[in-house]
Formats: sequence, C-alpha cells, structure tokens
Amino acid sequence: MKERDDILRAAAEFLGRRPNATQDEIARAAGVSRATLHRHFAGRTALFAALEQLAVAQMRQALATARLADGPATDALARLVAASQDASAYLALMYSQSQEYDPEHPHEAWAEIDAEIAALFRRGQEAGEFRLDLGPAWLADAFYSLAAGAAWSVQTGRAAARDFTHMVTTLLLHGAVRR
Amino acid sequence: MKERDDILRAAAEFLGRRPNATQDEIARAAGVSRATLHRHFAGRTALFAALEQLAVAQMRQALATARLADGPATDALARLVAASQDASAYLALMYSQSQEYDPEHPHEAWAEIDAEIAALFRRGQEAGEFRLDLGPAWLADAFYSLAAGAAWSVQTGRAAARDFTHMVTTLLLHGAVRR
DNA sequence: CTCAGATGAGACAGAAACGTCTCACCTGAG
DNA sequence: CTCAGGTGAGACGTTTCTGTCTCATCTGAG
Repeated sequence: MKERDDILRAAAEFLGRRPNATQDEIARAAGVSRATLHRHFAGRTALFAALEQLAVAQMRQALATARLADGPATDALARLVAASQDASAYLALMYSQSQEYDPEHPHEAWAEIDAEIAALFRRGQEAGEFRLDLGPAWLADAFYSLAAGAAWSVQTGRAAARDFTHMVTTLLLHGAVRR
Repeated sequence: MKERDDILRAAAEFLGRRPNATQDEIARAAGVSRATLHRHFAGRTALFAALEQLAVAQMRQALATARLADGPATDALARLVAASQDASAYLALMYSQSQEYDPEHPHEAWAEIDAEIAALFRRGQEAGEFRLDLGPAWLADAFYSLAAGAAWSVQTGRAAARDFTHMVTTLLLHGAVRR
C-alpha cells in the first residue's frame, strides 16, 4: 500500500521539475495509477492543496526544530537550513508553482513563515552578526532560492543529499570567497 | 505595434511566475491578443523555442560582456552577475520550466554556458580566491538560483532593479555574515 | 486623406486532459 | 483459506485549451 505522504513527496519532486505535468504523469511518477491518485486527492486542486499544506507544515516543523530565537543568529540559520532539508522538495515545488496556486489561507501561512525567517536575519543584523547592506527580505528570499536550488541539485544527482546543509549554509553565511 | 522582443520579455516574466499559464494568459500579459501571439509564434512550442533561444543568446552576450577569463575570478564573477541582469527574467523562466522544454539543441547550448560558469569558479579556486569546499557545479547552480531569485524579487516589487547586482554579488561572494 | 499591414474578437473543430466510475484482480490481516 | 479494502486499467462524458481562421477595425506612413 502506497502511503499518502509517499505519494505527496514523489508528486512534489516530480512537479518541482515538471510544473506542467499531467495527473497521469504525476500518478506514474508516484508509482500509482491515476484512479488511485484521484482516490487520495480528488483532482488537481485537492492535490495542490495537500502539497501546500504539507509544505507549510514541514516548514513550520523546521522553524520549531531550528528555534530561531535561540542563541546566535548564525547558529540559528544553520539549524534552519538543516531542518529545512526535508521540506526542500516542497520548496522547490512551491518555487516553481509560485502564484500558480492561490487560495487565501496558505498565503497567509507562508507570509508568517517568511516573516519569521526575515526576523531572524534582522535579529542577526541588530546583533552585529550579519551585514546591513542586504535587506532581510532579500536574505529570506535568497535562503529559499538556495534551498530550492540545492534541492534540485540533489534531485538531479548533481549533488549529494548529505551535502545539502553544508552547501546552503556555507554559501549563505560566508559566500564563495576564500577566507 | 508591439515588438516581438517586448512580447518575449513579457512572456518570460509572466511564465517565470506562472509556468502553467495558458496561451490566452500569456498573450494578455504581453498586451496582445492570442491571435497576435500566434502570428508571432505559431503555437506554444514555437514560443518556448523563441524564449529559449533568446535566453541562450542573452546569456552568451552576458558571458562575452563579462569576459570570464580576464582578471581576478572575483571581479569576473561580479561582471557576470551585472551582465546577467538583462537575462534574469529568462533565467527565472528557464528555472521554472526546467525539464519542461526539452529539444536537443538548446540543452547543448546551456551545457556550454554552464561549463563556462563552472570553469570560472574552478579558476577562482585554483587561484586561491574561492573556497574549495563548495563544488564548482554547486556554485554555478547557486549563481543561477540567486539570479533567478533576485529577478523574481525585482519583478514582485520586493527589491529594486538597481540593487540586483549588489544583492547577488555580495551574497554569492561574501555571504550574509558581517566582516 | 488613402491604404497596406497589423490587430483583436470571436468562432470553430480537434486534441488532450480531466474527473469519475466500474470491474476484475491483488494484498494482507485474521 | 476468506474477505475487506485497495488497486490498476480502461471507459466515458465533460471541460479546457489549442491552433487556426475570418472579418471588422485600427494604425501609421506617405
């Protein structure tokens, strides 16, 4: 029996790479038939609702795990990146779907998550840990971009999953220039 | 009269945010009717071919402008980012379309462009400018991710176009941590 | 003003995908 | 082994979108 969450993960990964995928293709990628996909999610709208809900839940979990208010902002960010790895397939999907799926409620949830991440960057700036010339909103966007990009690299085999945290954290905190 | 290139740019920006957009939506976003869109691009396939061709051409132009082999790798990268701004709408689109559009020829062109960018990072590493613990392939992917993310921020009004280069270059080279 | 060329609106046939259902078969617990 | 629940394949009617076309109108150069 194929677990609902297994289907969702496979769907998220597939849709992250093929935003135009048909239900048939999504079902196949998830290893089930279209009828089974329909039984779990009564149509594309329901599938996307479930994906978004799971993405939000996972990011909320990541935020709770990372405890952004605790300790140095630098350490909190590293914890956030690590905790976001599980959600990264969904981030890549949400990134590619962007405004595609647009009900009221989930955007509020994302706004909340965005605000918490931006607040972490702001805290870091106020504490003198992070530079002031890059806005917290951009830093939060960049976090998402890099996480989604790294997820994609992992999915396409260009990077190892175990390197996710290091790749994103190092670049986000320290950049490419050698110390 | 609406210029063909104006249509392509508007289409790229719109599709970067709405990869599933219908031809009708694309046309409207470009300020023309579907019939006119069809007259310029005989169908979705032709539209995507034109978009990809333009993206490749613009990135090639950016590479030529940036002269990646000249001077310190750090400076070359900054030049690349600056030169890529015009192409960034297309990068965001190509990012969201990913494997969606898949003819033989354009992927070869992208592979070439990718290789040149990765070679810049490799050169920087060999010259001791860039850290060694992040692979050139990831650094190239990260460049794309940040450029696309910044393009999106600019498009959605969360960042100013004039800050594009600074946002991407600073983060890519130096990261968020304060010196 | 004229007129060639461009445009938008809308029509239309066809294709693809959708949502949904039925039925035969499978799976795994008891 | 039995049987409840799950599954896949395929059918089917509906919907959406597509590619394409016609025709009336608009635009801008001469």
